[in-house]
Amino acid sequence: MAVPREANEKLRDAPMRRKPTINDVAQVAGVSFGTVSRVLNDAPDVSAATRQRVLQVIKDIGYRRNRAATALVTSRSTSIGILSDGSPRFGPVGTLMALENVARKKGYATTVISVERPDEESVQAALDTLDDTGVGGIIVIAPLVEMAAALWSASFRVPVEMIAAGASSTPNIFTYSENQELGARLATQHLIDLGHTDIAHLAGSMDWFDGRVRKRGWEATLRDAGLRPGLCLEGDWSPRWAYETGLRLVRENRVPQAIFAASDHTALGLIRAFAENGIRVPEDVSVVGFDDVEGSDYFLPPLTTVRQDFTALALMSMEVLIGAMEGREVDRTPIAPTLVVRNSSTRATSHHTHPPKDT
Amino acid sequence: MAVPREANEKLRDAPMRRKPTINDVAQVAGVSFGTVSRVLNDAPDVSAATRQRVLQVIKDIGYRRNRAATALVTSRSTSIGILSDGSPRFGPVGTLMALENVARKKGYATTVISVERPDEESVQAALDTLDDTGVGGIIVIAPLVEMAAALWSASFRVPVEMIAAGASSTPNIFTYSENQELGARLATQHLIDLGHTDIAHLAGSMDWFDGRVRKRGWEATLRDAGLRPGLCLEGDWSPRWAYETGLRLVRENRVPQAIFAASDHTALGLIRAFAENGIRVPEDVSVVGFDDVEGSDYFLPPLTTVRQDFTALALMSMEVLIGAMEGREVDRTPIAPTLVVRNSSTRATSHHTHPPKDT
DNA sequence: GAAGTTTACGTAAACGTTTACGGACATAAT
DNA sequence: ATTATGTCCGTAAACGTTTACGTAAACTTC
Repeated sequence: MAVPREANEKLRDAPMRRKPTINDVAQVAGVSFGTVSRVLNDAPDVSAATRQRVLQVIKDIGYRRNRAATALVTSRSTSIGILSDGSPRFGPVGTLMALENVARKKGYATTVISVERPDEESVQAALDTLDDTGVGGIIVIAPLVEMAAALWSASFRVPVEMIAAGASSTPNIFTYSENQELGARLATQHLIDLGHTDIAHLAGSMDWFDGRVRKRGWEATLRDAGLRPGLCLEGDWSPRWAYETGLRLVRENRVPQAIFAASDHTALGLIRAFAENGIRVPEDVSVVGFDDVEGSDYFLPPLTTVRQDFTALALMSMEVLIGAMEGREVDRTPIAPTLVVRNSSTRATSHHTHPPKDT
Repeated sequence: MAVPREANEKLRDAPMRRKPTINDVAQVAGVSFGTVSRVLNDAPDVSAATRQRVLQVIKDIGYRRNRAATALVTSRSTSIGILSDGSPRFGPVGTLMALENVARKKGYATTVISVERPDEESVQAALDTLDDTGVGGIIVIAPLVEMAAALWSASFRVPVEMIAAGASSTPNIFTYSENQELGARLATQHLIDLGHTDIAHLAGSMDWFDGRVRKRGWEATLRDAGLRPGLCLEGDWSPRWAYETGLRLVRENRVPQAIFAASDHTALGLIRAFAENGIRVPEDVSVVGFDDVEGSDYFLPPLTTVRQDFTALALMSMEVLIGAMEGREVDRTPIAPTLVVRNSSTRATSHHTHPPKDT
C-alpha cells in the first residue's frame, strides 16, 4: 500500500519531526503523562506550580491534543455534523454558513455532508458517514419534506436536530426553524395594510416546507382579515417559472392588485414579465418577495421583502443541539423574520382596478 | 459480558447500543480480529471463503469502521479540510458546495472551517484546528489577497492547496483556480466585437484576487485590440457602490458606450442607476456582468455575463489535492469560464454617442 | 508521635484499529 | 520420508489519550 509521503515539508519552528505527544510534554516538564492529562482537562489534583510549568511547556513545544485519540477513548467528540441537501439555494446555504460560524465559536468543528438525493437510502448513508467521523450531534438542513420523511425513518446514535420550517418534532428528532409563517403573515399583512384586497400568492414548491408554510401564512392572514384568498399558483422557486406564470397572467388578464411571491427570485421573474408588458410595479401591482437576497435592494424596483436572521437561527439551533448532546434541556422560541419595506409595494388607489375580463 | 450474538438485520434500529467493533465481527465469524482487519483493508492472505463470510457478518451486524481508531494508528485520514473566508459571496460559496460534493463522491468527508478575519493569526489557528481533526489535506478558498498572504506565512503539516484566481503557486502551496482572466477577456472581447471602443470597467475590490484579475483581463484585451482602456472605477462588489457610481457617471455626463462590470451584483446597481435616469440598457449603454448569479437571466434586462464552472473547478482541485496527499503528480490545466450572451449588451450604433453635457 | 486526612502525583488498563511477525498446515520438490 | 515453499490465519505491540485507582509525602488532630 502506498504510503503518502510528506508533500509539504514546512515544519513548525522547532525542527521536531514527530508531532509532540502528551508524553513529550511530560518528559520535558518532568512530570508524568497523567499530570499533563490533568492540566489538559482542567482536572483538580495538580498544584498551581506544576500546572503553570506544564502549560508553559505545552506552549513551548507546540503541543496540540490529538483528537483521534481523545475521541477513541472518550467516544465523545468535539465536532458536530451538518447534513444538507446539496442545493445552492439561498436559505440552505445561508443557514449552513451561519451554522459553521457559531459552531466554531463554540469550539466545535463542523463536518459537512450533503446528500445527492433526498431519499431514505442517501440520508441513512450520510448519517452513517457522519457517525463514522465521530460527530457528537447532527443538524440536518431539511427544506425538502421528502428529506424530512427520510430522516424520520432513519436510525442514528447521536442527537439529531432538523431545521425545517414548520415540521413537527418527534421524540427522536428535535425540530427548529425560523418562524416563516410569521414572515409570510408580515408580508401579507403589509399588503392588506396598504389597502389591497385582491392579494395573490406566487408560491414556491410544495415539496419544500418553506413553500408550504409561506403559503399557509398568506392564506391564514387573509382569512383572519376577513378577505377571500386570491389566486395561488404553485411553482418551483425558479425565476423562469415565475416569468412564464407572469406572462400567462397578463395574457389572461388576471393580474391581481397585489402579489406575495414566495421568494425574491420568484418576484424577479414575475416583475420582468410585467415590465415587458407595460405593467408597472408598484403602480399597477404591488409585489412583495421573501429572502432579501443580495441585490434585492437594487432590483427594479427595489424589492419589499422578508428578511430571515440566519445567524440567530444558527445560534439557537446550536444551543438546542449542544444542549441535547449534554443532556440539558434548552427552551426554544422560534426566530422571527422581519419585513423590509422598499419600493415594490405601494398603497392601493381607488382607480386601481384592472379591466374586467370580458367586454 | 454480553456477547452480541444476534445477526438480526434490524440491529441498527436499536437506538443506543454499543457500536459493534472488529472483535464482535471476528467472534461472530469465528475468526480472529486480524483476519477481519485484513478483509477490511483488502489485504491478501485471506481465503475467498472466509472473506465472504466476514463480509456477510459485517453487513449483518451493521459493523462500521471506527475512524478515530484508524486515524490514531495510521495517522492518515479520509477527510479533507476546507478553509474559507466566512463571506457568503457567490464565488466562495459556490466553490464550497461544489468541493463538498466531489469530496464526498471520492470517499472523503469534509471538515469546513472559516476564519473571522483573514489575518495571519486566524488563519494559523484555523489551520491548526483542521490539523487537529486529522484532515489529510486542506483546500483554502482564498479570494482575499490578505488571506493568501496569511497563508503563505503559515505553517502546516499536510498538503495545502489554495483556490485563488491568479495567485502564484509556491513550493509549499499549490494554487489552482478558474481562469478568470480569460473570463474577463471573453466579456471585453464580446464588447469589442459588438463594435464598442469606449469600454469602461466597474471593478471589484482590489483586495480580492478576483477583482485584480478581472481588471487585468479587461485591460489586456483592450490593449491587445489596440484600444485605449477606458474608465476604470474600483469598488467593493456591492450593488450599492455600483449604484452610486452609476449615479455619479450620469451626473458628470461620463457614461461610456459599454461597461464590463466585475460582478452581476455590481451590474445590477449600475443598471438601476441608469434606469432611474432614463438611460437604457442596452440601447444607450451595453453592460456585461460576471458570475451568472441565480436570477441574472431575469434581471431587467437579462444580463450578459460570464459563467464559471464551479463543479469542474472543484473536481480538478480535489484531483490535485488528493494527488498531493498520495504523493502523485497531477497535471492541472485551469478551467475556462464561458460567456453567456443575453440582452444587456448590443451592437454599437453610429449615432450612439451621448448628448453633450449642456444644452 | 501515632493515626487519620489531604494533596499531589504516578501507573495500569482501556478505547478500536493497523502492522509486523510468527506459526500451523498443506502442498510441492528432493 | 524429509525438507522447502506457500497459504492462511492468529497474536502482540503500538497509536495518544482518558479514567480509575493506588500511594508517598505532607499536613492535621489528639
